[in-house]
Amino acid sequence: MGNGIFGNQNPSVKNYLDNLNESQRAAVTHQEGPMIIIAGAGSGKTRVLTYRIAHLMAQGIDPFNILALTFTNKAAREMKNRIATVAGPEASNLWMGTFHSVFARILRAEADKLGFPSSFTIYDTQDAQRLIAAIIKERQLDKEVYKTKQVLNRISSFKNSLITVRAYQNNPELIQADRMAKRPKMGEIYAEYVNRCFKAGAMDFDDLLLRTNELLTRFPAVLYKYQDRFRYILVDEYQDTNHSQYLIVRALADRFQNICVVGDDSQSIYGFRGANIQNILHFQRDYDQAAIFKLEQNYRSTGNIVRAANSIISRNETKLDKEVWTQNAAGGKIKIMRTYTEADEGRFLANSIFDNRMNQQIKYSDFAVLYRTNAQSRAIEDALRKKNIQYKIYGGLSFYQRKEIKDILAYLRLLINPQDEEAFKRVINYPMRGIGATTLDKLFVAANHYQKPVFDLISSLDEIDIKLNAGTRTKITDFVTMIRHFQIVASEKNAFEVAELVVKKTRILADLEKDGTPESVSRVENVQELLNGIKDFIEVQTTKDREASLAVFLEDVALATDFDLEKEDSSPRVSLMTIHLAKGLEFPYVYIVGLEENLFPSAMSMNTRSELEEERRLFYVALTRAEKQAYLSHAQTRYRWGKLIDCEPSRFLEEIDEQYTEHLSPARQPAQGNQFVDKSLFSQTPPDKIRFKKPLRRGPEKKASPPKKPPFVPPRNLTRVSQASGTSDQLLDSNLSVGMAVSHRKFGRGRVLSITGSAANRKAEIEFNTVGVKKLLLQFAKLTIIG
DNA sequence: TGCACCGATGTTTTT
DNA sequence: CATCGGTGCA
Repeated sequence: MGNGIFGNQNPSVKNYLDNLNESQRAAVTHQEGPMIIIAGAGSGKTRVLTYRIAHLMAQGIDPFNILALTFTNKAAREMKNRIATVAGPEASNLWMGTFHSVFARILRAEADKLGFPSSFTIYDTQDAQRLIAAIIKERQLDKEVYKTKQVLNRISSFKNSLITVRAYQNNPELIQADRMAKRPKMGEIYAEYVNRCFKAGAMDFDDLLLRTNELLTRFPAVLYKYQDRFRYILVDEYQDTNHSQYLIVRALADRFQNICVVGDDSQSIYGFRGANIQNILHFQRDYDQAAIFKLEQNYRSTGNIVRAANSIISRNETKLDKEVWTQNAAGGKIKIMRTYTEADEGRFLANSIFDNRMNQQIKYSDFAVLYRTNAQSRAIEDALRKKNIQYKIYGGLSFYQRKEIKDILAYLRLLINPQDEEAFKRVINYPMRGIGATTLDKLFVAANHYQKPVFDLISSLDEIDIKLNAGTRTKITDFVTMIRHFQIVASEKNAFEVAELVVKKTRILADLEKDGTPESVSRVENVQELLNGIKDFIEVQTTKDREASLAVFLEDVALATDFDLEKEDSSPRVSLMTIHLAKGLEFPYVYIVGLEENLFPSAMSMNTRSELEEERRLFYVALTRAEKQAYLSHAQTRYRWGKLIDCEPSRFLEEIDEQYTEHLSPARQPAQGNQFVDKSLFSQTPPDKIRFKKPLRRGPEKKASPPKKPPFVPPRNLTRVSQASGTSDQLLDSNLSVGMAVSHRKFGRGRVLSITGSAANRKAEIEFNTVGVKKLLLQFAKLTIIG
């Protein structure tokens, strides 16, 4: 996305067509009928898409009749901005957004037809999980067998394949499959889950698509309306659409057939979430007479990167015929680095970024570190922090998923949609007001009995036959009164004022402030930030409708992950993110870390060929983010779930044609100022002669080879034992000896009784003054020597 | 009813 | 190691 250092074609309003190469221009100017654009990595896909929309408008197509669907809010926002620069302010009339946000909006408008309130809540994954967990518990099913996450995943895949509860019940194969998996109650749970969501006036992410399909199928007039409205439909990242999305697009495009899809089968990386790569592979079968355009020239990356990436992806069987090429200079070879531990990996990367920035006179924002799993970011953060390198993490748990934020949002949700059961459960006793589990149980039993939403029930508590003592009754009615009050205010004031009132009245802030831990201080700040965020939102919001504004805000929040309050003016930062999140982005310098078997490719994705191919595509995506230089690194040992494990280099490393790669010898990374011993010197493989053992057997099973002994690490002769370096924890264990007095963060002071084991297993028995004798793994124990 | 502590459990990737 | 849910005590 964007103009990379190689994309110095400058868009101008007038002769925008001159900024395109031949195939790009052909794709932009082709007007009527179905078409598919196969866009290789870095081939100017976004440019074509934006110009195409601008071109349609230039041909006199009303932007009102154009629908453009993207996968992320960020992509939508960026594209909208770029269209505006080419086509002018008129562009604001076109519908552009993610599948989820566009159809959420349509569903709101048509909600009554499906029996939902137009103010329906959107359940996020956490809400959905809690509901599933509750259902499993109510039915007293074994939670070892019915794991909430697995159950939710299964339900999600049903929905994405348009298998409704009824379809499930009529499908003996599915029922049989669940029986075989020892989960015969799956159908029941599914039914109950859908039912409860309906009663709560809530839709989960998958429902936004599934219910849209329902809407378009059951109500031909509605379908007709939107077909007529969206005469030109464009879909970005088509390779990542699932069946549900596929059907929506098909239905909407059916009348005018002006459907333009853009994608790259080599970048299909969302199979785990139901994306169906067949959608793109079979487009021409689905729409006969579909025109096909291929964008194969890469403007983004160096020759080495492009060709290396090709050499990887060529190993996949499932792919469309295309060949990405570039005119760009070959550039540097891809650098491969092996380190001993993940901490070394982080250090390597921090040093390398630091040096590159100095030598190349570039900004930290020109660098990105990409990893397979979010958990990997920790070691990297540590290393960057120690080097004082500014970074920004994308993804992970978003701001809006923090507990304190979700709690406040739950109040807002509840007052907009009192049926929202998950919101209710969140806030009924937070901050604590003495309505505990026992009372809640009674309420839910009664609600079930009277077939009413709980909030309705407690709104008219006197009419209900229920055993509660007087004190509890008052507490409940007080709660109802408070929510009612919020609702009245919400109809008169804007979202910010309401939120402010909620925070004040519920005394959430006071509750957080009172325990004064550093943790709660940051929570208070978060709440403050939320209020600021709502204020910003109000100012941008064009809608005059007050009530709508709060609902729209909640919707944005539910569907936004990259909503993150980007600080424009802050200093340039290194970007840290998962590869999935990096799709569509580009950076001059890219570091891909953790290239190890069972991590990347993930151990969960090595069972079938197609899973492995998806991992390979993921690697392809990662590599093609780089414009100028790519680094690949892998560690020989890594902590996973708290244990140190040996890691083998990823098979992907040997899949790259070696003429494009170069191995950095760890020995060349001098240990700076004797800060740490270069442990790789003592590993089994000589550093200058790196060989990759091909795993003999593939699969997630445990390694057959006996665990390698930790390599011998000679006693380090450390003349200076300053804590100045970032490696004091490493120094510690070799310095620790029997009889020393130490101090522990939690246990206080104590004396070392004995030390056993070596390397990762090194343990100390310590007698603490307060808590007695403890055995601690030195890896984790944060001990300070005090004498 | 509330709180503190314990143990189990978990890591793919996201709208 | 972090988070969560459960349990047992005040």
